[in-house]
Parts: sequence; C-alpha cells; structure tokens
Amino acid sequence: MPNTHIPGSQHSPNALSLAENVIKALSIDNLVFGLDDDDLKILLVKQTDPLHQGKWALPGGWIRYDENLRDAAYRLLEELTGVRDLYLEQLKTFGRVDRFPSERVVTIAYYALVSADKFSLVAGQSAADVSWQSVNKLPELVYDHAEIIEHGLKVLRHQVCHQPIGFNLLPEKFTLLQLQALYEAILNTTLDKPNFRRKIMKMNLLSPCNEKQQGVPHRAASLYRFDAEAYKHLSESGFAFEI
Amino acid sequence: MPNTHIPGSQHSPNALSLAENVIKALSIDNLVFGLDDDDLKILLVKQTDPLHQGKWALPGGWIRYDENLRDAAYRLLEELTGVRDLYLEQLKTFGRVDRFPSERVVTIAYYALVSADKFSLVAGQSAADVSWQSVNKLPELVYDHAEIIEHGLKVLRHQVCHQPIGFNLLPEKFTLLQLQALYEAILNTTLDKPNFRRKIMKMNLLSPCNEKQQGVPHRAASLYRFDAEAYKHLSESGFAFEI
DNA sequence: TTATCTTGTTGTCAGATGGACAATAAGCTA
DNA sequence: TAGCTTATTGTCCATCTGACAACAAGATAA
Repeated sequence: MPNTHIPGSQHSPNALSLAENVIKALSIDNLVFGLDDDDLKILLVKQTDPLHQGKWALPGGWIRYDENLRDAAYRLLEELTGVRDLYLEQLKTFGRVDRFPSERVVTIAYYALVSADKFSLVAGQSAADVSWQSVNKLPELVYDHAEIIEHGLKVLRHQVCHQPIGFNLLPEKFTLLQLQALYEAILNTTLDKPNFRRKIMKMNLLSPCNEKQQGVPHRAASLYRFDAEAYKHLSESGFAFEI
Repeated sequence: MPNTHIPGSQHSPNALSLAENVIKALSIDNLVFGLDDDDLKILLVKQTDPLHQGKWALPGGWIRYDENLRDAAYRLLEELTGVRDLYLEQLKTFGRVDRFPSERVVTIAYYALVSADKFSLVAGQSAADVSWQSVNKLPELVYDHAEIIEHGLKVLRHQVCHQPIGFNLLPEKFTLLQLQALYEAILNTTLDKPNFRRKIMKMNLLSPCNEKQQGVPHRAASLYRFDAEAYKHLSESGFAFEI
C-alpha cells in the first residue's frame, strides 16, 4: 500500500517532530473529483486511528523540503492512486490556528479532475479505505475538511462555467449529451438539449471523431474530442469560454 | 516606522532561525491595489540591503504561530500603512523550491483593494521607501514577485468582471463615469458610455445618493453608492454579476 | 415487416441582450 | 448668450437565449 501520509491519521499528534526532510507545519490536501455516470464524486480516505474512527479525510501528506508545491500534490496523488496526468490546480491555503490538533499545520489544497477513463482505476489501485463518495452525500469529515470541500465545490462550479476544464472529467471521446450531463451534475441543474448543443458547437472547441457511439439501444450519437489547440488560438484572440 | 518585516530584506539570510514565534518557512505577501485617477497602481517597498539595491518588493512578513493567515495579512497591512478595513482576499500560495535564497520559504499571497478615499493615506503614512507604482510600468522586483504580481493582475481582471469588487477601489460615493473609468483602467480597454450605464443600472446594485458631483466645470453627474444588501439578496436568488 | 420507442439532430420564433451611435439636457465659462 | 464639456436618454439592428416543435436514425418488439 502506498504511503498516504495523512497528517494526523497515520501519525501520532507529535508526528511533526518525527517527520524528516519535510517543511514543518505545511501539508498538502487533494480534492480529487470524478464523474460516476451522472454523479460528481470526490476521493476520500477512511481514518483508522481510534480518535477519528469512522470519519473520512481528504488524501494528503507532507511537502518535502526540496519539492515544489505542485510536484508534492502530484506525487501524493500518484502514490495514492497510481494514476498520473490529471488536471491539477491549486485551490486555496487553509491555516486556521486551531484547524489541526496540538500542532499548527497550514495546508495547501489542490483540486484534481479524473477522466472517466481512469475513474475506476483510481480507487481500485489503492487500499480498501480509499473510495469515491458523492459530493451530495458526504460522510463525516475530520478537521476542517468539510469546509475545504465546500470551498472546492464552489470554485469547481465557477471554473467549469468559465474555463473549458469539464472535458477533463470525460473520456477522451464523448457525446454532446455526456457533456451536457456533466454540466447538469456539477451545477445541479437541467439544461435544454438543443440549446446546449448549439452553444457548445458555436464555440468551435470540439473536433468530430467521425465515429459514433457503440452498443446503445437507440440512435448512436456522434463522438467529439476537445480541441486544446483551437482553444489556445481562440483564447489568444480574446475568446472567453462561458456556459 | 512600522516593522515591515520583509523576508530577506530587513533580515540576513539566516533570519529564519532568529525569528521568534512565527511559522518557519511560511510568509505572507500582500498585493495592494489602488486607483490613482485612471491608473491602476500597486504598493511596493524599496529594498535597502546591498544585495537588492534598487529593486522593489511586495510588502510582506512572517505569520505568527498563533495567528490566522488572513489576520496576519491584515496585521501586516495595517502595520505598513496604518489603514484598516480593506477588501482582502487570498490570492495563491507560491513555493517554488528556489524562489527564495538559501532557505525554503513558501509565501501566501493576498490581494487588497484600497478605496480612493484612503489612497493617498496609504503610502504617506509610512516610510519613504513605500510607494504606489503603476502596474503598467513596474520596476525590477526581487525573487518571484514579478510572477506573483502577474498572477494577481490576471485574477483581479477576472474577479472584477465576475464579482462586484471594483467598488472597493472607488470612494464611497461615485459617478457612473468613475465606475466606467475603473473598468477601463483595470481591463485596459474602452467602453461605450450609454451601454455601460444601462448594463450597470439594470443590475439594481447601486442606490442613488440624491446628490450631484461638486466643483466640476460641466454638468454634474449623479452620485451612487454600492448597495451590498441588494447584492446579497440578488445573489441568493441566483443573480450572477457580469461585466 | 411494421409499429413503437428512445435518443439524436435540426428548425422556428418571440423576447432579451449588446453594441453602435444619434439626440437631447444641464451646467460652466468666456 | 454662445460655445464647450459631460450627463443622460433614445433608437436601431444583429445576435443571443430559452422554450419547444419537428424530423431522423437506429434498435426492439409485436
């Protein structure tokens, strides 16, 4: 099992003074989002120590002294899930004086988006105490992790409307309805199919795969992929993504 | 003179081990924005030590062990400028391994908006080596401060279009043209006066002061103030601010 | 073979919005 | 009182948005 290094879970309260080669008082917590059908989920770790029996936590760990912040978040993700190449962005730094017991620990939260291709890999790869949980039905969480997730959801809901990042949650090739379902799941709303389709297509961000869905019991939809090059060009000439 | 506590400026390279009662390796840097007529400015501190002769830095300092992050940013701002009640938000945490010489220092950047009422107070209150600099003509900066400011500007330009925060840069009572000039200065663009006016007024976020500008050599414009209550109500019912 | 079901895709239309710009109003200065 | 500057209102048209109808394409079942 990879060393998940959750502050306060795998360590006793005075673990800080034992940890070697890390920046003391500074940790990483990762918000890993994935889409399970039409349900937005987040990756959580079950706590095993008696103090937090039954509670869950964000996966995280310590930042090494000679390691960039982003690299640390990335390393911790890979150690936990075995998955690389995720969309990863810094969320916010949380440092309330009493957020962590007995020691002052400031944590830098990152959020990651896992593509549908890798969704089932992520939790399977690692220990049984790591699992996807619906963001609409979160279990009890340790420390300020509920607050961090709440903020993360707020930012995700905003970002997804203003940056083309939602594609990172889909498989490489997807249908327009899958894309629509993604927005409906994240924003917790419903959208008009024809209008959504037009809006997306007008942006010229999708390139057709010239393929159709397979094995569906109805007319198969066309598959598209996100065209990162096109987005780069468009945004350089003042285009603003907007849902 | 207030103790500005710039990491690496007022301290020798091994200052970290001398500093008492702070979280080691963790600092705050503040991006303080203000509007000088139609020019967006940022508050910088001139470096005095021989190593950084002539360079400038963001005002910052150390976080105390028993102090919340936001409180630290606030305290440092007040110590430097004597001004309170600024709009203050966390920007991002910067921690590249080699961003700071000889010691690993991670810094949490905050950005503040200073109202036009207080603009001239801010730099005047403190030492001569603190001054407003146009964001379009920045001097040479120490460490990664140029990168931090660049990111801050990007975030400010985005936020100002999606949240009603621009008002924090104006005096309490302002004209519609002042508001327009603010957006033009920050976004570095020009806007159509009648259309801008309509767009703003339709939002119902401004309440009229029933007063007019004084001492202008032309027809005086009506004064308005931002109605925070109205915004609260509107945003609760799904309203999204958008310029 | 044909009806029927489900989803994909295109069309239509009224109302809202946004950008360009004309027109008028109000106050100061010469 | 004319002329200047800015404030404020009005108009027009292209585009966008949301609601919903209509048609197309497969798959399944009678």
